[in-house]
Amino acid sequence: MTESTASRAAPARARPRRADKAGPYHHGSLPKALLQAAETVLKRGGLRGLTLRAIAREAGVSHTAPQHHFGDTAGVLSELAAAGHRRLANEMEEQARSAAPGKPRRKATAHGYIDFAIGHPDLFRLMSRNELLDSERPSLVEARQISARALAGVFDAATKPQQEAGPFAGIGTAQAIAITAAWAYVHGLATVLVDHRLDSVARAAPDFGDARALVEAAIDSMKMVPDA
Amino acid sequence: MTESTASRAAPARARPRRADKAGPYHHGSLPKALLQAAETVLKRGGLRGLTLRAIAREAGVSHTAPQHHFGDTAGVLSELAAAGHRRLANEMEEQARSAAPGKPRRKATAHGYIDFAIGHPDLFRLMSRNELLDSERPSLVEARQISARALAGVFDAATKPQQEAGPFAGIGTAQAIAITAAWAYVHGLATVLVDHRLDSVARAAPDFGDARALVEAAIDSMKMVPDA
DNA sequence: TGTACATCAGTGAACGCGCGTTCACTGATGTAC
DNA sequence: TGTACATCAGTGAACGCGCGTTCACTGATGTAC
Repeated sequence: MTESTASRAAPARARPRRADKAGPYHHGSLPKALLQAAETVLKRGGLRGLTLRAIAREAGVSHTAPQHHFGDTAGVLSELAAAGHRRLANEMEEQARSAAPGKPRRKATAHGYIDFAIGHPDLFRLMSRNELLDSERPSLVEARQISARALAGVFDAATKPQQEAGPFAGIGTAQAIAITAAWAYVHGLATVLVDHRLDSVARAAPDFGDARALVEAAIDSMKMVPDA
Repeated sequence: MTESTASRAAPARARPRRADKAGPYHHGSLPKALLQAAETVLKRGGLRGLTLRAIAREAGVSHTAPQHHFGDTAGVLSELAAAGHRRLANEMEEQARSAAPGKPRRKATAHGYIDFAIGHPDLFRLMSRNELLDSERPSLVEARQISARALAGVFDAATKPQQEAGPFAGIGTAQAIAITAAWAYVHGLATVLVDHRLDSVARAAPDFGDARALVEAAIDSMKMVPDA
């Protein structure tokens, strides 16, 4: 019943506000840290556990801190999704750039898309969950254009990486169909793979160890006009 | 402070338990009614609002009633998803059957898939949300096989509608790739369409009113070997 | 035809939980003079 | 170089909400005799 309990110990510490985290009051780069924390939470527990409070907890910060920087939950998730799109674009461009000579850039790009989805399945899913995102948020709009261009650009020369008036301004009918087909095909492969819808096919087919091998074979067997 | 308040009125009613619903105590076909209610809730509020309590509320029943029949939330949603798969299969087969003579059955089947997704976008999404479903539930396993066969069967003759030892037993390498490609393509088209990822392409292309027209053109321009 | 009893179907009150939001606050930083 | 003050960054208590689960219950139905 006395007041001098153990919880009052260690009085000489400089900033005893957070017992375990001796960080400064002003974090300095909390937004970045929060996005990292969000991704950690996402990887650990999937989309179900990705809440404002869980993110703040992971970052070691009060759960109102994220609001300060991102407005609301959709704000945090939208920034995370935007980062995902930028990384997806990087992955595609990286693989296209470093592909073995003679390998079509289009197939390398498709492999980049698949590899991203496999490497970050829940982030990949988040990027499609419109009801969790603020689709108007400028950074997300922009990041989506970046990944769309990275994919479509390699399938259609008219889609320039640095196009000004929207990502697809001025395309023709045949180009629109080609982009649609390529986008749907690659995104569809990634989606059915990540969602385990191909497992039964892979199990039944003799020459494929897993669904990923099946998807990669499907990409490599794509019939397409040569790269521009 | 007296006991004879207004809440004690209407004493002569036969079954005054539920004031507004004069249904019998034993519903008779509550499971079916609950699935209908679930779909109504899904259509009205999307996946976010699809909870046990909301479903029971819609059915005019206490929120423990669904548990009695389905075990838990995942049980209800899994049955709903299973019904979705059966209806998807029906839609594909119906369109393939009633297609104009000369129209490839494969394209008609693909159109059926797309039409289902457009007609029931949230149900279509639910069917892919593994974290909400009990993927072991026999009725869901079976319904998924039915829709998989309806799609794959038309793209590969080796996948028989009534195959016994699993939906894809005995297929070869080329067949596995063909099924994977077809599945990913059709599912990808439906997904990017329903998720509004094609809107910017459709807007930029001169000859397409909306993304749906773009998707249909992408199906009709599929290059494929003739139907078996 | 009637009665007793077991089983099935659904109720409703209570619970604890984690969530996002609000709000008054305090500590840290930067700038004006 | 020092002081005052505004602004920015983060805290933590409190709130109400809807959720799924549990549990003892009651009404309806079916079956045995």
